Order: sequence, then C-alpha cells, then structure tokens
Amino acid sequence: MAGSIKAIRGTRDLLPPETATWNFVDSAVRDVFRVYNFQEIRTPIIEDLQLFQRSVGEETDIVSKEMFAWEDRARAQSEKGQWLALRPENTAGVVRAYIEHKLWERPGLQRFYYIGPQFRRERPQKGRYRQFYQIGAEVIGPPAAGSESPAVDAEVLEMLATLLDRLGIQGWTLKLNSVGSSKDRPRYLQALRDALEPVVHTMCADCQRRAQTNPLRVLDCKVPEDQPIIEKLPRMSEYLDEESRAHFAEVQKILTAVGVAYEIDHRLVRGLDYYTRTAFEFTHGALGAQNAILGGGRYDGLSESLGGPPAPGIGFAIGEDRLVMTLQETSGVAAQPADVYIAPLGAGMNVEAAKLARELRGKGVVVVVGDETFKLKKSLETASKLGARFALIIGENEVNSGQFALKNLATGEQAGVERNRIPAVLKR
RNA sequence: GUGGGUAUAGUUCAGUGGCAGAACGCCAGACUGUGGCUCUGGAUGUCGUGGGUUCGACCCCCACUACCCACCCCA
Repeated sequence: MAGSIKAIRGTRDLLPPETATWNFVDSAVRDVFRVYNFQEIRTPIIEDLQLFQRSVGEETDIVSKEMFAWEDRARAQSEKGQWLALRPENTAGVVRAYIEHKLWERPGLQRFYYIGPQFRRERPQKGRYRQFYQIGAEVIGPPAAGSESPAVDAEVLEMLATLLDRLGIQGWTLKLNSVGSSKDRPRYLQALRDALEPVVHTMCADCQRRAQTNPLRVLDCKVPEDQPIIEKLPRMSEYLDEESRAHFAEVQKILTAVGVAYEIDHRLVRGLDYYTRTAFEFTHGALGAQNAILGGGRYDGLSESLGGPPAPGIGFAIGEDRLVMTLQETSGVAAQPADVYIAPLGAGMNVEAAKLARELRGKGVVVVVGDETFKLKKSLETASKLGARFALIIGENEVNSGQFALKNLATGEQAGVERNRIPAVLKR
C-alpha cells in the first residue's frame, strides 16, 4: 500500500514460521548456558551516552558515527539536558550494572547472559540491521575470585563451541588472538606506527586513514596489494610481555585438551576499545560479507574506566540475526502445528466448542477452534492447511449421541470418540 | 557515509509508448455433515513517490524514497 506506514529503515518484523527458529535458538542458549551456571541479566535499552563513550570508545565508529543518541529534556530550567543513547552493544550496560549494584560483594565470579535488541545507525545489508539482536555472556569479578584466569577464557570458548554444536551449526571457525594487556598495547601500537610510517603512502587510501585513526585496523585490510606489506608488519605476539604470553598459552592449552579446534589469527583485532588480551571471533562461510557470527574477548580494564573497582572480565556477543540466518541456510526449524482443529457445526455449537477447547487446553493440547457458521468442508480444509493432526467435529449429532467425530487428517480415518476419552486420544 | 542493482497482485516474477499479465496463494462453487488431488469461477494493483517529455507514459527523462548487494564497520 502506497503511503502506508512501514517498518523503519534497518528494522524488520520477524514473522512465523521464522520466529520458531528464533525460539529454538533462545531455548538452546538458555539450556546450554544454564549448565555453566550463567544467569540472565536484563539491562535497559536506553543508557547515558557517556557510558558508551567511556567503554566502547569515543573514537570508534560505533560511538562516533553509529549511535542513536539524543538530548533528553532538562528537568529544571537551570539544568542541562542529559544525553541518552540506544545501546549499540550490551557489555557496557552489564558492567555498569555490576558497578551500580556492587555485585563484587556477591561471592565468586558473576556469570551473566543476555538476549536482546541492540541499535546501530549503519547502512543495512545482508546480516546487518539497525535493530539487531545479540546473545551475549559476561564473566566478571574481582581478581581474587579468579576473573583473570585463562581457565575462564577457555571455559567461555568451550561453552560457545558446545552451543554451536548443539544448534547443529556446522562449518564454523574459531579465530583466536591476543591483543595484549594495557601495558603491551602502547608498545605494540608504537612499533606498528613506526613500521607503517615509511610504507603507508604505498598502501590503499583506507589504510592511510586507518594508520592515523586506528593502526590496528590496518591488519584487517583485505586489499590484495597491501597484503605483502601487512605480512611484514610486527605482530602483536612479539610484543606481549611474559605474563600475557603465558596467559594466552594456557588458554590454548586448555582448548586443545578439551578438543575445541581453533586457529591463531595474528591479524584478528576487535573494534571496541575495551578489549584486552584474549580476543576471538567465530566465523561462518554462509553469511556473505558479514561473516562474523560472534565476537568477543577480555576487557580487564573496563570496570575501572567506568569508575568501578578492578574487575577483569571476558565476554562475547553472538549476532542472533546471523546465527538464525546460518541455521535457515542449513536446516531450518518447523513451526509447531496444532494438535486438533475443532469444527463446530451449526447454531449453538460455538458454545460447545469453547467448553471442550478449554478442557483440552488445560491438559496441554494445542487447539484451534473454527466457527459454527463455517461449512464443514471449509473447516476441514483450514484444519489441513494449519497442519493439525486431528479435526474434531462438534455438531448436533455429536451433542446428542455423546460420540464426537474425530478425524485423523493424515490417514483420513475417522471414529466416534466419547467426550471424556478425547484428551487421551489426542495425547502425543 | 560511498558505489552498484532493483521497485508491477498477498508472494515470486513476466511485460509493451495505445484498455494490466502468469504461477503460486487467497475467496467462492462442483446437490444435504467430510480436507488433501482435480475442475470452474472470482477478488486484489493509484505499475514505489513527485515532477517532466508526449495526443497518450507501467514503459522514455529527472529527482526523491525504500529495499537488496558490496565498501566501510561490526555481531
């Protein structure tokens, strides 16, 4: 319809039967995370803009160009308005909540997971939306609780591998790198800048820009001509101090021991400023250009940069839209059909149908009810299209005799069933 | 933000400077209370929006918008 209101750019409606796949993913996630003792956290969709400036980083594309942000009305004339933003990711909100509610006072490590919408004002394309959904988890806590342990990193990665396997996703790749601690990073960045300085003018325009704004991103460049240069650039691994090196080695040792396959990718970098040390990405070939199905890493200094106590952590975010996409390209999930379609036949039968439907639903039977004005032919046709297993006819004959006509729509068999036996017959 | 492609029925898509099409779907019918298969009939479109050229534009031109793909960035 021309002129009618449509979903706004970059947003979309998720309709049945596709929503069945989303529900399948959600429940698999809750199942798997539960046995790792992760618990759900729900944070607001709106946050103080500063939260993202101080965590994700003011210079990142996400914060500098892609935020939905606005100034809230001031409450008093003397005050200035507060800048609010739709969350572009959820780790910052979780860490904010951790600090705000003093969750370090709780025993041990905090293990949270979340499932929810995130917002970035990017140009939409395959696997990229302005409102998109992330499934994420965070492990965070005081160092004394073991939050810095490489065992935590390995456990999180192993959990992800378990989840993807559980979902039946095949052909994923785990890419792993260490981007260094806050002590390692400046030394590496300096080395990178020094190495780029004499050669950057021969590189692509994007790299020349990146060399200025975010030298790590140069490693990401896909321009073929630049590859020989990038291969010769210093690697992060050469600039890790002894502690970081041992940490990363231990993560790999455990992964190998538990049988999770990974690839070291020296050029893997993350786009958010808060990441330190272990960084990772799971990719999948079926996704097109946006091939990262999930990404994450350690953020040892994030709590402090938000005004909290030392609380190292590690987390990840799964792009649920992309996950569902790979699932649909491989398997797909069928919507649950109705157990029975009740076809009331003739005046007064809607009442009988409603009574029976209520009883059956109380016993967990999935019931769809037709209408007494429908011709039987139409009711049966609708029942078939819905994929119902049975059609139950309620007409004068049935009410008088007490024998209800129950038809198996797959076999075509039909039999009279006493009213009190109907639930038993319909049980799967 | 940049580039390319696309825009016609609910969906997937044909189409020609001179009355708008197919398939699937939807609705109805093929004698009484029996679906799937088949047959028959029907409805639905301001041909994305706004301008322009023309006797006449769904078709040609311009602008805009949206969607798709890619860059960028990321999940």
